[in-house]
Amino acid sequence: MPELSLSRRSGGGRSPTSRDIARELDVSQSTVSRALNGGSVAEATRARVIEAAARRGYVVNAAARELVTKKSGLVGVVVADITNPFYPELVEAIGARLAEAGKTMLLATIGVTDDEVARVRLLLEHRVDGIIFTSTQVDSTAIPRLASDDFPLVLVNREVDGVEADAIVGDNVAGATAAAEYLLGLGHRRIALITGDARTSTSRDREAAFVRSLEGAGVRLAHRVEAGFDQRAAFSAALELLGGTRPPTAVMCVNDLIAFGVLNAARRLGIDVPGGLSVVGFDDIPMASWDAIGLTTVRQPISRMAEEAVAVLERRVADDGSEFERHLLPCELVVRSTTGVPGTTKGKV
Amino acid sequence: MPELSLSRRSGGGRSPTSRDIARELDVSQSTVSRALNGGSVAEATRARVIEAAARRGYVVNAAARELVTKKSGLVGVVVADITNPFYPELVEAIGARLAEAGKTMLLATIGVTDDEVARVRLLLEHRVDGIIFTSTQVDSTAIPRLASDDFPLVLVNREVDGVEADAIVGDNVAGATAAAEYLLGLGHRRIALITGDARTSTSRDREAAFVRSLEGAGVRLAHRVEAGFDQRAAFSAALELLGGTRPPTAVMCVNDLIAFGVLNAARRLGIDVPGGLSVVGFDDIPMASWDAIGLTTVRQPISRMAEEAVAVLERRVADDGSEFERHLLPCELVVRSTTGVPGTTKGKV
DNA sequence: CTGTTAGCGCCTTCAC
DNA sequence: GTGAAGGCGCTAACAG
Repeated sequence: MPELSLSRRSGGGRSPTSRDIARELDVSQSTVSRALNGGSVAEATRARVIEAAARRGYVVNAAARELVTKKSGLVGVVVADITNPFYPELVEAIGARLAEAGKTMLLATIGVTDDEVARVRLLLEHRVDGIIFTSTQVDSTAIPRLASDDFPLVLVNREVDGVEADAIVGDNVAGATAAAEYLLGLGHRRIALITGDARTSTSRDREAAFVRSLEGAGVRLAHRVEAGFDQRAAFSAALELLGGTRPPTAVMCVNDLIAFGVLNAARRLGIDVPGGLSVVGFDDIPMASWDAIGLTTVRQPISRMAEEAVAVLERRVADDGSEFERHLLPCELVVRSTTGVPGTTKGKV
Repeated sequence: MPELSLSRRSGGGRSPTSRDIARELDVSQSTVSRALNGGSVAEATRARVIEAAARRGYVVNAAARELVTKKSGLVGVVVADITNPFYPELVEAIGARLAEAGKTMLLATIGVTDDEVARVRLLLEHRVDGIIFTSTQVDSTAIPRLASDDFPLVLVNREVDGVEADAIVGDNVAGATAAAEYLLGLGHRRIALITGDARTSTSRDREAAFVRSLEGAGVRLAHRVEAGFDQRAAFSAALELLGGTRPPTAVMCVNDLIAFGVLNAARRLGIDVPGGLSVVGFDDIPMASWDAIGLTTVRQPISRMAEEAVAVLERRVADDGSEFERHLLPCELVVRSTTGVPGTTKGKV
């Protein structure tokens, strides 16, 4: 049964329409439509329609359907930093949930050099039922406009300045606090923080909570470096930091990719981890748990994020007026082998 | 200028149509259409239309346009293994090229448990102009059907059994051969190969070429392990392989993720790399070049792949009848620090 | 240059 | 249970 077939020449032409199959069966086009969509039709008729549709490779035209129903079944998903393995995971999970909900994901990757507004506009042209934004900067220009128009959107793992919208976020505060307390408990006092892009709510929130937590214990941050969100930038920043005078005994990183950069720098400098340096990340991307890495990090509940994002969006699409939901998902500190008591050089090298 | 605005209640209702703005300006709807699409219109009129459209937040309805033009501007991109960092890179690159070409990417991630046919069908419902398949298995069921219907599709980094279609592939044969010769030249004679999923053309081709190359030098493969495509499976497979009797002095891996698994296993087992074991990967994903890893691997030209995939697809969409194109892109061996002369234990530990 | 006229493929009343 | 008719928003001739 060729359920797939958008022949261009086979079968003599364009892909068949519901009218085509109606003609063949000598029924009306609306009967075909009903038969295929679960309307009330005699079972015998329905069977014939379904058979013919399958045989001819009929596939409904989403555009035509949308024109009348005003629902595209499309959901826009916006990702900025797809280079960070956290996002593919998240996108994958969102796509899966969306598919379960019978929706299709229209993905827009918006790099730093891309025109955010233009990309979002494309999504809008396709009349996406809503948009899920991940990894967006706090100063996004498209989001506030959309929000002020009551367009259904949900922010995942991000918040945007001055925007009221549904949001699904990991508990960055609790996560960063746990990391700080853990480091403090280990005895670290000379602690550095490497942040990512400051225009990002995750980086900001994690930093604030971390710093606050240290200060609560009377410890001041020894160093603060802003390194962007990728491994490369973090690597060179860490090289400088760790090679300087009075280097820290522990480094907190605002995400795992940055932590890897620090680990690489330590390796290059011959610094033993965790004997000479403890490193903590954030996200718990797959690599973090690899044997040769074993990064201590704060785990974000990716699949729950995806699940809730889709659920909330569906609710928002269905009901315009309800209160905005803000879901704070628990993050958990996962202790592995990049952290230890300062000054020990048992090391694992 | 609110170029973005699909208000649901602001402005009192649904998003404006071209007819709405025509009424406001007291011109015909077709004039609006022409003004916005570069048709021949008096400059003064065009200016007024553009102003009004921007002010009202008009966004064309892609579905309506598609219905008449029969072009959706959508291109389907299918990815199976988005967990392998190679694919996000590729997808990102493809998305960027597509955007340049004025097209939008409709991404379908098809996991092992997903119904491939159903997912592709969704793409078809949205009348994608064509589909770019990456990381598909040789026994795909959807692809042959599509191909036999002359549906525009291009295979990237994969080929499918018995299917005639445009394809963009790295030169797996040359790459694997270069790796084999390099290892042989270093003096390795007890060499293992870890493959991924056998149903995948890349794995198959790389294996065949590697083995042939060894045999050309009178060397038989010491071990052959099939481990699936992810780090985890490779890790346990490598643990067994390296812990066994007469372990190899070198391991060729069919992709980088597998190589990382081997590296992790070696680390766990206390085997020095490259002193006690040489490891070679394939793909050259970003992590491979990280300082602490320094994986010797065969580089695939990701951005060229993306570029050509989009170019070929465009050609195919425009012209049905032309010969299928098959582009073989050069792959280059990148020597880093996981390979060396066997038996040395200078190591880098 | 600009307005009028046809649909594109489908869903949805409304009659029968 | 089924058919006829209308129209979603837009582009593309075709006249003026």
